[in-house]
Amino acid sequence: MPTVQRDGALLADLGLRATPQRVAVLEVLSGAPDGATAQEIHDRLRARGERVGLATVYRTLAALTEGGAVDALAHRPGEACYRLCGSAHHHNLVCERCNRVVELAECDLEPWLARLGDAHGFRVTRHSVEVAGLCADCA
Amino acid sequence: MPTVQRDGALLADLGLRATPQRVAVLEVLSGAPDGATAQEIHDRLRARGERVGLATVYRTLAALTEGGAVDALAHRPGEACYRLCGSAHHHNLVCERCNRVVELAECDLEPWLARLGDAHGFRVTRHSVEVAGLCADCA
DNA sequence: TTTAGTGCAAAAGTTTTGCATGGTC
DNA sequence: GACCATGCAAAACTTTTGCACTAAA
Repeated sequence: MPTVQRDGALLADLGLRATPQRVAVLEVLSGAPDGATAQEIHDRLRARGERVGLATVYRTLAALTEGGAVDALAHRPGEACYRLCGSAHHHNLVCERCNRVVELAECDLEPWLARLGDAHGFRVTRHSVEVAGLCADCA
Repeated sequence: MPTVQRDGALLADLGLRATPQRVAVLEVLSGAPDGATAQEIHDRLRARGERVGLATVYRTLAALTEGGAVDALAHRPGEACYRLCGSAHHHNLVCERCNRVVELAECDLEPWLARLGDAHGFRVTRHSVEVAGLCADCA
């Protein structure tokens, strides 16, 4: 299924109209597995030549978050980071010196998370992991 | 040990001067185990009759976060939530609904990190983990 | 006495909202 | 055709910063 059609179906499921602006936001999110701020999304849309208002980006993200299709994380104060929920879950290994990124194919922390949740009576729904260090070349 | 003295020692450990304002911020944080926003801390200080500027609250929180005495979580976009924590390395489990925070006593991911580093030729120096879900009461 | 810390107010960001217009169902 | 969604600009907030002044060490 083409991405435009898939995005349209996702929006319809949430009871939202499939406007070009919303599809465009979803496409940018698809290309940002580690999430992006509203400003970043807006910048990338403009870079693509799409004319989407910043307010529309915020409203779209709010609607998608409400509908559960997007997670709103927040790394730094005063700046939220939005991430598509359905995108394949994985973690990154980042080199502190050269910024090289190794994408880990899969996340094998599930057993650890399950134990954690059980121990504290939580139903774990999300997690994020950032690992940084020095790569072989920089060490 | 009286709280004022304990707070003073904590500040000294971080290389910070023990001003009345900083001690007051620490006392409010002590009374907010699930964290409080900078604005909330400021409001509670004024309610107590303390005259502390909002900028000082932000600067104090930044210094404490830098020193590892405080965690900066972020529940809602555009609003950071600060919470006192032990200085030892640890992770938090946060409830998505009621914002309750469970501090995990220790980090037992070291073996996992060691394996990860070896597999990709990295010397791992830092990591951060955020786990969110629904607590027993909210599930 | 030295230097870090404070208060105030202004500035810089991010996020939200009002309202007329345009597009989707 | 009804009504949701958009764009723009202004407003509301949170957070940061500059500067003169105060107080801790």
